[in-house]
Amino acid sequence: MTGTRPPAPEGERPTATRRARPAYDPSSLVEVAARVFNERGYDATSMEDLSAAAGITKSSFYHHVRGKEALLRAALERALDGLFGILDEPAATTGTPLARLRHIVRRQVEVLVGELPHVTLLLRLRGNTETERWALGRRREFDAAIASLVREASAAGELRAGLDPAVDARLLSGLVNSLVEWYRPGRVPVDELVAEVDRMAFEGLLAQGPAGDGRRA
Amino acid sequence: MTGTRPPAPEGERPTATRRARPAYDPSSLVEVAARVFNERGYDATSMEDLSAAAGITKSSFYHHVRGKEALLRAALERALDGLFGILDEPAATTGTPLARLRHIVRRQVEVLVGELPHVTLLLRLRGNTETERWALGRRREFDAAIASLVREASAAGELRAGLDPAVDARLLSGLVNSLVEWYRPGRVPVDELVAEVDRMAFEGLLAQGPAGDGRRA
DNA sequence: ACCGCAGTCGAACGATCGTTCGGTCGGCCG
DNA sequence: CGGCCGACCGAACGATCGTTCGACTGCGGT
Repeated sequence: MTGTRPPAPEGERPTATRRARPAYDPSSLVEVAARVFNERGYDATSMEDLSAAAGITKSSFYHHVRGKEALLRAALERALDGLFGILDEPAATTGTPLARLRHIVRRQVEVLVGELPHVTLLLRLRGNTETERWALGRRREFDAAIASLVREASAAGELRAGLDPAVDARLLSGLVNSLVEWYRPGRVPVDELVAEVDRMAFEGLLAQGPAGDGRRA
Repeated sequence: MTGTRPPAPEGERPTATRRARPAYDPSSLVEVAARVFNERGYDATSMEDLSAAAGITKSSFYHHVRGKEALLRAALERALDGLFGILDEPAATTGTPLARLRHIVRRQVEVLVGELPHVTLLLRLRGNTETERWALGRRREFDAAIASLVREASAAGELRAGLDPAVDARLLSGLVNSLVEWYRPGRVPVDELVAEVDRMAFEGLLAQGPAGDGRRA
């Protein structure tokens, strides 16, 4: 990476002595790391970047953290715990397939927003290390659960007939997951976002019911 | 990157002598590079990886290309040319806002599929170098054009009323762009894919018209 | 007053990165 | 046939990477 860095958004280290024992608990460092990982990309982020964002030197940073990959793993675990937690909720296991699917989608939006940095990290993995491949596998499990629910709802006639439920499931997951690429807390309230995603996914953008210029390619 | 690499999908170099002048034209090397960039991620990809995928040594590779960033730039230009080409098509500049928007979305799917590796690269940029930031700026222009069209269509009453057109535009772009995360040529025909994305975006997944359990958060 | 220890740091480790250089090989043109 | 030149390669460059090490500091407990 020869090019210059984007304007560094972090890194101010209080003037001289850092006597205050700021108690760097592991979870807060994971949060800092996840944020910087997302700004620069995991591979482009150096331990120097991370320690500077935490306000200490690289060697001090290692006193609190096992290493770069351990930070990644911790962040990914937090994301996956949030996502799989949804599948255990009562509303995700009872009712019609469509009702369950719709609940999961809405909750998935909430978890995405609540754990934004960690989920973002999860959705950008490439699988270069064993840790990344493990997380990718878990993520595939989650997507498979949704795909299975879409298939059920489609078989039950609860979804518009016609095309491939597997493709629909991919598009649905893609729609929800794309949030991490632009959503930032504050601008749009979470419940509004949930309503928008739900409407877009299940009712579409069009004004009238079935009309449009409904042509086929 | 201390971890092991994912199973290397390329790199066989014909046994000994490579006397055949395989004519490594620049554009084919860009294609190879884009593919490997997407597999490993740009930063995690070494010039050794690239040259091995091309079937020559690292130093030979430099005889054909200017450097890593030049390869990235070439691939991104190809992606951006394809996308911006859509905006110049007649059907993208005449007709109602909704008709124009719908045409652009369908064509965008086709370009995404036709230039899959290059567009994928574009959609994963982090902005660490000047080249990346330039491409990100161009991409923002494209998204802004779509957002503006969504706003027009919404103001003309062609879209379901209620919520934020800016959010709708983000969701629409996110839905289309998410294709690069799973679509691979062969499985699903392109025209089917176009129809699916169009239907999902504008009509939604639901079976009946406005019904569902249409609750709000 | 003393000690232990968590916290911090500068310096350095080997590895790998993108890139460059000097030189060899062999087909092609004159 | 002689020489040129594009294709190719091994070796090495300085820079930066993740990580380790030894030493210093100052607070809390005894």
